Amino acid sequence: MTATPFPVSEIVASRRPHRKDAARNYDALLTAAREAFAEHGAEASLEDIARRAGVGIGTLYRNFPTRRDLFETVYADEVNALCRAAVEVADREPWQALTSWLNRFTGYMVTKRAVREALDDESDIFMACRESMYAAGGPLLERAQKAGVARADMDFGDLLRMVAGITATAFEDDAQRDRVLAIALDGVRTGR
Amino acid sequence: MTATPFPVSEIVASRRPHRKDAARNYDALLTAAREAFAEHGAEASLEDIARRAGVGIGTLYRNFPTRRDLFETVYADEVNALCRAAVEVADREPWQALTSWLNRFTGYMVTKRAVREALDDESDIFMACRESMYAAGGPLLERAQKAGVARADMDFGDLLRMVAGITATAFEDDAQRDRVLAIALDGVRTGR
DNA sequence: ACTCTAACGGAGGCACCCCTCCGGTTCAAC
DNA sequence: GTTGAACCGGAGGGGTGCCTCCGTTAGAGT
Repeated sequence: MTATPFPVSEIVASRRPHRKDAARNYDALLTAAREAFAEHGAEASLEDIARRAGVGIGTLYRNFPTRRDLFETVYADEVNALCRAAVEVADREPWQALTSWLNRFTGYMVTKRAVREALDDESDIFMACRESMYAAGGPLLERAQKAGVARADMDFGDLLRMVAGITATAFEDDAQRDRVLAIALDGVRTGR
Repeated sequence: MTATPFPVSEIVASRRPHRKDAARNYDALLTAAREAFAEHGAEASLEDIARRAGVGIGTLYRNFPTRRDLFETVYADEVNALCRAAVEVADREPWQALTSWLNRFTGYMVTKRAVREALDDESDIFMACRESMYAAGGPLLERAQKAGVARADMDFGDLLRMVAGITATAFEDDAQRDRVLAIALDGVRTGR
C-alpha cells in the first residue's frame, strides 16, 4: 500500500521522528496511550502513559507538546486503520460487507469514546477524520441501500451513531452484545 | 405513596439524618452529586461537590464516608424514581407504555453511566437496583410480547442495554437521536 | 432559657498529576 | 573515530484532590 487514499494517514507519519531511538519511543508512546485511553478514558495520566511506554515524561512532552496532540495522533492512527478495513471488505455481498466493516468499527470505538471527551467536535483533525471515515464507510451503506437490503430513510451518520452507542455499552458477555446489535441492525435491514 | 414496593427506596431514606440542618445538607449534597456526576462522570471531585452544595468537605464525609456510599445513594435515588415511573405508564397501550417508560429511562442513564465506571457490577446495592428495575420495567416488555407487538426472542436486559447504549451517545441533535432510537426499536417491534 | 450532643467546616498532611528545564547520552554523518 | 545535534530522563515547582481531625456552632429535648 504505497498510496494513501485518505488524508488522515499523513498525520501520524508526519510526526514520527527520523532517528531510530526516537522513532521507537514514539511508537511505544502511541501504543501506551491507546491502551491508557481505552482503560481510563480521556482522564488518563500522561505520566502513567510515559511509564507504560518505558520512557521519561520529558520524552512524551517532546513528541506531543499538549495532551491534545497525543489524542489527535492516536485517533488519526485508528481512523486510518478503519479506512483500510473498508477497502478489504469491498468484494463481499452488500449486507455482509457493511456488517463486517461495522464489526471492525466496534474496536475503534474504544478509542473514539475517550477522544470525544477530550476533543472538540469542531476540531480540524476531528473533522478530517470524520470525512475520511465517511468516505470509506459511506459507500458500503449506499451499496446496501441500492441493493434494497438496507432502509433508505437513514444516512451513514445515523447508522454509525447507532452502532457506536451499542458497542460502547457494557454487556454481560460478547454473545449478548452481538445479539443486541443484530436486533438493532434488523431495524436497518429491509426485505426481512 | 406510603408503601415502598421496591426495596431500593429504603436506602436513601435510611441514611437521611433527622436534624433539620443536617437533612438540608444531605439533600443539597445529593443534588450537587447528581449534577457533578452527570457533568464529569465518576471522576467528579468530592471537594467540588461539597462546594456546590455549599457545605464543608467534612460534612460530605460524615454523610458519605466513602465515594462509593455517595454513588450508591445517588444511584438508588434515581432507580427509585424510575420504578415509580413504570407504575404511571401502566394504563397505556402495551407498545406505548413500553416506549414511554424507555424514554424516562433515557434521563436516568446520565447518572447510570457514571456509576458503571465506579461501582462493581457485583455490588449488593447495584444488584438490588437491577432487580428493582427489572421488576418495574420487565412486565412492560412482557406485556408487549404477549400482545404480539414485540419480538419474543429477546429479554428485558437486552432491551435495556440497547436503549442505554444509544441514548448515552452524542448526537447532532435530539431529532437524530429519536430517529436512530426509533430505527433500533423497529428491530424490536413485530407486526410492522 | 439551658444544656449537651450531634453536626459543622476547613486547615493540614499526603499523594498524584501537570509541565518545564537542563545536564547527560546516543545516534548518524563525516 | 570524532563530533555535534538531536534526544533522553527525571528532578522540581505549582496545583488539585483525598481524607482526618478537632475547635466551634446550633438544633432538640427539658
